[in-house]
Amino acid sequence: MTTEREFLDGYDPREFPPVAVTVDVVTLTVRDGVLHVLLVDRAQHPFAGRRALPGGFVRESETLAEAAMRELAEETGLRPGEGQLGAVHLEQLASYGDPGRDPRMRVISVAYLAFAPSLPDPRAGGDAAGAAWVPVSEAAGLAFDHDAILAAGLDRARAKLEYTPLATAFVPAEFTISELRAVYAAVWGEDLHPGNFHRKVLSVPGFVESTGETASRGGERGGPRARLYRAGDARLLHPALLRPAREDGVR
Amino acid sequence: MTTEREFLDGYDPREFPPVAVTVDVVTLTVRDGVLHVLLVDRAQHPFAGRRALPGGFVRESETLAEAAMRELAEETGLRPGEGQLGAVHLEQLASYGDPGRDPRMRVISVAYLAFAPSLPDPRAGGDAAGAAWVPVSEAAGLAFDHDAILAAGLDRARAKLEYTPLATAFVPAEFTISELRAVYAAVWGEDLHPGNFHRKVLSVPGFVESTGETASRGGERGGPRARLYRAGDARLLHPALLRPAREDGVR
DNA sequence: CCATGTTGTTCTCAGGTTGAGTATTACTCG
DNA sequence: CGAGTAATACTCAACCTGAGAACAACATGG
Repeated sequence: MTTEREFLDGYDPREFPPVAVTVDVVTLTVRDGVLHVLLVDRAQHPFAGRRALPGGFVRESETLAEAAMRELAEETGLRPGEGQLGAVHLEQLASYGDPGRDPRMRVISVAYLAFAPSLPDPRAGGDAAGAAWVPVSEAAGLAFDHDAILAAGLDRARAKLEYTPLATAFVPAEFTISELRAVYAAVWGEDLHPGNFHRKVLSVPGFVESTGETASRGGERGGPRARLYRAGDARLLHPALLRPAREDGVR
Repeated sequence: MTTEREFLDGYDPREFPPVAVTVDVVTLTVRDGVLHVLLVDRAQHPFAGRRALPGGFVRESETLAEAAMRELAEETGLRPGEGQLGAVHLEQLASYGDPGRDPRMRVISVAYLAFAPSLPDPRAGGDAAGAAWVPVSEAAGLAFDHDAILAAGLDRARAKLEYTPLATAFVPAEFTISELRAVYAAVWGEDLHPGNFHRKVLSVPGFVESTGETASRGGERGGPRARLYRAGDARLLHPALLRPAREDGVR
């Protein structure tokens, strides 16, 4: 904010230092059991040829979230929404503003985090020639400080799976328990005990609710047809689905 | 961020729209068992006479975190650090940039959250004439969108007490288990079972470590002298200290 | 200095949750 | 049709939790 006091006898004689505000979007999805992030190829000079998170300037009339949604839609053709098929969950991640993070000028970037169900390749669609889904394990050496932003997004995603029903944003509107389990496995990078996962998911009130139906066929390699569920109305998971503990304490 | 593509054939003809970037700091402390936030009085026109979070412009050569630390130091005389007496924990909270949130111009504010041990009144110190610790229950009707920022800070603080040793940032370097419990009670707004809290804190590896010593006297209203502890080296609490469940599910 | 009430610390115990393993059955593919 | 796989349901021991009680060490006010 800006107190009037600061505004008048401000420390900086200039009215305001030249700053640009941008948004960058970490968009995650699970394809074929592997966590992917949406990246674009940079053509021009700072970091030319490197990959980067999609992003751009915040326009004068839009909110930060609107700018993030616009950037996301431009790259993927998605329409972020809140409940329909193809809906995308979008939330603010953090802001990055170290002097020198962009060699051209002072740029403050507000990073957003988006979760999408499995989607077609963005190349197929609009003007986003250089956009592609990249497995997070191969997404290193990004432009600017985007490696750090991506890492923060992954941390946040992994943590939010524990205590929110966010995993349902990665699957279609109707899904099976094992599809949900595959999301957890992909994001956390470790397999989960099928029986315990099943018990846990069904015991958390409001996490999933049964459609009376059953999948039209069994798994690819066999097994019975699984029951179908849709996302419930819970916003917080109680009790939480805690991931197996790593090296505790100092970390 | 800012792709060169955007930079060149950008949507906005001007080089960059006029934007100011500020930091606002939500500084929390526990005094006499009550959670307080540091606020300043606004003298000049937008929201004159209202209270607001301390904040100000980000200077050209400093990082966002440095700007937040500077604002905090200016208002309190504190020196944020990481382990000494009077150390203050500082972390980024979120950014706020709706058009119109400041009536004068487009202002993007990066909010920070700080946790301090009980401190003397800021009035005593430097040039911060209008700064004061205010119980959070009385901190409503703040300037700009600071009510929302404060609410976000409180949410974050309450959540982080569960799975991080953050409570130790609210107490002196050496403290008793019940002083720690008083912090949880103040931040969460509910009393905790002393016996269970004791057991839990001591069972989490790295949360606290014993100094061999004992408090110099018992409680104000009686009771034995408690043992003294200092913060351990854990950064994450495993298992977490979960607060009693509220209204589950829909929330 | 004594009676009273308060508090730090340790136990106990019943109930719930967890991880790991097993059983059963319904599917797939070749 | 046979072999392998996966969805779902159980079992069981280990652990954690909330609630309560026990007890000793203290402060305070007469």
